Amino acid sequence: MAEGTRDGDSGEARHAATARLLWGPQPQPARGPRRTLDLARIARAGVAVADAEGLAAVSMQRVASQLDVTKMALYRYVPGKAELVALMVDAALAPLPPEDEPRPDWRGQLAAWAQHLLHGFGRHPWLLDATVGPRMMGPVELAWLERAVAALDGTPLTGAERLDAAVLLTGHVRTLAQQGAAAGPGGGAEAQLHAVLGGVLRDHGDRFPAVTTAFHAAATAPAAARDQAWEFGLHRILDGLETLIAERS
Amino acid sequence: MAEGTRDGDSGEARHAATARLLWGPQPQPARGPRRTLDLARIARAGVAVADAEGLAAVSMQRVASQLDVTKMALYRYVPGKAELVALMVDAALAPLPPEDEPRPDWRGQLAAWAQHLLHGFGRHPWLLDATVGPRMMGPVELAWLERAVAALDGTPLTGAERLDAAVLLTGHVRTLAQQGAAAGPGGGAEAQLHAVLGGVLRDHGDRFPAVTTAFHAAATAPAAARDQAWEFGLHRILDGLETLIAERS
DNA sequence: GTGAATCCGTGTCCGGCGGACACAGTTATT
DNA sequence: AATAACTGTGTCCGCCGGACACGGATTCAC
Repeated sequence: MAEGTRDGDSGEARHAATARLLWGPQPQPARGPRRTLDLARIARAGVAVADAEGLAAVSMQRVASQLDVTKMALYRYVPGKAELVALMVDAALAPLPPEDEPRPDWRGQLAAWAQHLLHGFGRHPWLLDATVGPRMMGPVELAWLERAVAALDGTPLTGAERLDAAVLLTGHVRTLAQQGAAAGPGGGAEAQLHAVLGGVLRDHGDRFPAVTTAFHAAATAPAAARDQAWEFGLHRILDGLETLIAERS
Repeated sequence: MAEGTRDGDSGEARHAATARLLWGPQPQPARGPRRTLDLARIARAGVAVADAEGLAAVSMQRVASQLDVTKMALYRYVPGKAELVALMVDAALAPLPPEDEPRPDWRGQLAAWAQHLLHGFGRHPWLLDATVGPRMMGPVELAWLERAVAALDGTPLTGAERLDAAVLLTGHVRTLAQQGAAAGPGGGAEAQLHAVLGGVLRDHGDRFPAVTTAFHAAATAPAAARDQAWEFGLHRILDGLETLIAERS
């Protein structure tokens, strides 16, 4: 990779350091010059760059210049780029949607939760790239998870199952966010793909009869297809949960 | 990014070029020296590097040296790194699992399909990073999709719904593959995260009561928890599909 | 009040990255 | 034999993440 990535302290130490950064409190220096930056400002600057030009445009240099500062100054606050991205993720996931009064309607709550999360990914498409692999969760991300798990509080599901349900929903949100990523500014990168894939199927469709049939039978606008996929998956998951809950009662 | 990434021909042209590369046929030069490489060898070399040291270690230089060749030689075969990765993805997804005789048991077929796909992601954890965002699918990837869609052939689902179901399952596979990524060689990067997250919850658990309860109630080994999450999500999705299919009959 | 300890942001340097381009050597056509 | 096409190579560029030494600012102990 481009990363002259420091390779010492791999694994647990790294995660612990990230946790300290995300969960604070930050140690306040007693002596020395005033600090010109703080983690929140740095995170916001990174988010601004990523929102405007994608995660690929986020470099130490770029974020530093956004803050009128040398890139090495950032290293006084953040151990490395990975941690910067972790900060950006938690910053971009805020704020949480307004909290409804806790109702026993777990299904409606989860549906709304997933919808809000999907919008969040839509506002910050780079979140997809920034959240691959096992990561340390920040306070905001954990608060999102808390909402989903809490929505299942009155059900006969076990603790592990509630977590699993939240993970399952998150996966669907990610999948759909991915399918619609860059559909906004890119002027329909998705439609382009659709067109190119259509061409491929025209040439090699005989090897993929089921896909070809399904693809052409559903030759609606890509955006509408995306909405349908979202609703379809969401309802399938919620139906599956309902089946289990009904079994337990 | 590190990529001095060429920024011309964005979007459709790029996708079309990738499609030509993935779907062939490759134009055979009439004159000139014999070619020492071919796309399959290049893809294999890339996969070998990624398997051994992760996608981050895959650079033109690294892949070229693996083939005893200068990096610029690769550019005679591949327009850029993105296309190289696309080739690697399709190469790593092969071979498909052996084809059973088509049975009407869509549920069992889909479960087996998802399981095979999960194993595929387990063998090549870097596939997760390599398959974010809207991409061009290669022949092998499309063949995987074909299998899933074909499994639903006898059902009352529409074409669009069959595609949506496959997408839904793929999302769950990705989520779980992600949770278990690097759990092998890293000696349990996942267990480390589990431990660190436990520490965080010990300090800030009062702000996340539902998660804390669920987390500690399910204080089993991370690996077992992962298996449970897999089965849970898979069965929820299949139950959801079954509900819909039953409604239609 | 003053010296020392501490921490700030900067400048410079490194190896590695993706990619452009000119070049000499090899090959099939004419 | 001349030519046109194509090969892999070497060199160059700007950018990346990161290490490290430095001078100036700030605050503490005395």
